[in-house]
Amino acid sequence: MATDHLEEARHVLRAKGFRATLGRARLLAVLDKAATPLSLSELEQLVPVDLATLYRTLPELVDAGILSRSELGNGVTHYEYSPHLPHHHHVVCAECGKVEDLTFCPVVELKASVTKKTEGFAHVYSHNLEFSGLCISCL
Amino acid sequence: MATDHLEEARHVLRAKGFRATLGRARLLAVLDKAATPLSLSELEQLVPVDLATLYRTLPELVDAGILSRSELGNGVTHYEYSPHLPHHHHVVCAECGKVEDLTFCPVVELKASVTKKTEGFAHVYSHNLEFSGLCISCL
DNA sequence: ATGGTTGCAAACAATTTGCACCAAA
DNA sequence: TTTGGTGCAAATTGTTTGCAACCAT
Repeated sequence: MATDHLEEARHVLRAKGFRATLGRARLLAVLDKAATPLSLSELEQLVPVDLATLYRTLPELVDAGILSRSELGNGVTHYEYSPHLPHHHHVVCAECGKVEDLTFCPVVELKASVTKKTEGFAHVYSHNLEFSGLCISCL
Repeated sequence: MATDHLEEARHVLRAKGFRATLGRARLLAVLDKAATPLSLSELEQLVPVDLATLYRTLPELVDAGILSRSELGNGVTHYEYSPHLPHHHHVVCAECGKVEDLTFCPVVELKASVTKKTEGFAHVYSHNLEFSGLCISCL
């Protein structure tokens, strides 16, 4: 139930040195339950905290590794709850913006070879891959 | 020389039904000569046109296929001159934001199989891949 | 001549910041 | 009690729009 999610969120926060605020716990609980990455404005609807708080809090949680950030479709920043998420990517519907997780990554073993093939880079340590297309309901 | 670039840009514009304005020609010439994708604020420095004109013009040129748009690093929109650019991707330096083109694409043949592996998508017709790392000078 | 484009300024939206107050530790 | 975090409002910054003048056709 909701209380459990909140308790778990509080532990995560404290473990990273944050104060376990009700607002933050709710924020994490919402992202934890969400099936897909949520944008700032979606979070504003779902979580009863001030907008300014979101603008201040989200980057901190990303830096702490509790959340991960991705730019989807239109270049809108979305957030996901990281703790038990493996490396993955997304497909975005060009029509309605629907997002689906991909459970596999076709690029992961290529990072090293990318470094070799670039001129001016010493290390390439991460990548971001996003597909776009048409979802079934927009077809 | 500069004049040639401008003339070429004018032809491209007219071919797409635009008026061959000096400002637009300069914009295209700058992007044509640029080795990497440029952001709106970089373009503002390099091209002597009003900011509002950039905000109005860039999306039109993208829609017309003369430019292509990509969200790099931090989620900042960058523009490239498309006409003689093949499908490609970028590496971005996490420190200074330097961008380098990758001349190969490890994903291109995977689009079809991605469609098969998704639940709710009918077609997957494009993808966006970006690597990040540290460039030599930031090392 | 005539209509697409531009620059300028005002309008609007998005993001950041200052500060007094509240609540977690 | 101490201090990080919050809400609210003001300040800043980013983007869009209206309109008269301008220039490519």
